[in-house]
Amino acid sequence: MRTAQPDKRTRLIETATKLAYGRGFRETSLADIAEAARVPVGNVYYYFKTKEELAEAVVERRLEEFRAARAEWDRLSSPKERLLAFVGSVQANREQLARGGCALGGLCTELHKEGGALAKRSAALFNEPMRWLEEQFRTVGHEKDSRELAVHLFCAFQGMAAVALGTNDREVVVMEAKRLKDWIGTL
Amino acid sequence: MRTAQPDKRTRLIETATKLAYGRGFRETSLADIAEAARVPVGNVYYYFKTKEELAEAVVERRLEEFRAARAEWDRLSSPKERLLAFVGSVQANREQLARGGCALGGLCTELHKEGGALAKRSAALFNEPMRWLEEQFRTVGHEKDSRELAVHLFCAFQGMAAVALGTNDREVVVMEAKRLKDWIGTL
DNA sequence: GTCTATACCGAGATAGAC
DNA sequence: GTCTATCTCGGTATAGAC
Repeated sequence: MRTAQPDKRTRLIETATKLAYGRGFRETSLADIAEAARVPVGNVYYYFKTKEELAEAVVERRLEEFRAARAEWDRLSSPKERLLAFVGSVQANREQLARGGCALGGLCTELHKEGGALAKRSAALFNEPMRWLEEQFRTVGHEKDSRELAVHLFCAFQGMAAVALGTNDREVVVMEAKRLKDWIGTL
Repeated sequence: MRTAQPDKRTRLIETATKLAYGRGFRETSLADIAEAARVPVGNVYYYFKTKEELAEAVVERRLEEFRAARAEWDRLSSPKERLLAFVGSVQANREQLARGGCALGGLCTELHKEGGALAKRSAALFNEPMRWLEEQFRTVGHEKDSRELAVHLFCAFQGMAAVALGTNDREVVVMEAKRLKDWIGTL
């Protein structure tokens, strides 16, 4: 049976993902999440045994979001275009990046500290995008140093998001994105 | 009167700085800090009205640490040497960076979320180093684009620290530091 | 399956004796 | 100035009615 809204479990994950962005998952209480998702607090535990289990679901959701974006980029014909599309989406989201940081980066950095299975799982938030970038560099003709180039691009991306957030300056994203586009053009 | 140990206020700041590194300031309780500093919990409030006030002191301490390092680098004769010394110290601290991230970056990113005066103050953790880098690039002969170059170097630094931490891979620091040194050499 | 009431704990902060 | 005892609040998690 299908109602107008997603089911409660999905609503909880979506709401948690949204609220955790910017203020952090740890600082977001289950009460806040439950209220915003219009689910009684106690009921959360019917869908998730612990708050940590909800965090895992949030990580998976962010990974799905990335994969959806990646699928779009993969439709482009050349690897160089795909790399430029990646940087272009960063540039397009500069307002959001400067205000709340990178959705992947913030989550990965925060959950890493929790340790255990969650830390390992959240590493995928960085590793999956980097592996995809590496593939593009390999295809564009940099078989030897594809790893280095992918790491470089991804570090630059994470760095600009962190610095733009910390200094409240979206110009940082503009400057760095421009530089990265030029750099990709020279490959 | 001077005892063998620093006074209690200093001990609290030092201990808070150390404990907050890696696990975060918010996640570090006053009880933990007081115990490690061998100061009774309730006594903390004689030195700091609130936990936030202690956070401000931690920020100032990190700034002092940076300024001390900067003073050393400033003794070098050329701006290029100073830039290389900066990157060199990153490389030298790669183990620590991969394990706990950048001390400035982690603090700035975390405290930014708190908002208010603390967010503004913690922005200095990024802005002060960037201004110093900018000065070096200007002196080395890049008057026009010193800002862009400084932002680029600092973003790369913050990014490599974040990625090395999230993926638990100190090789990221090695790769990026090498690349940055080569880049500075070409200036 | 769904929701209410509540247990329980650890946090920041305060009162007041010494 | 220093420390102990304690208050209060908000958080996660559980019990159990419906």
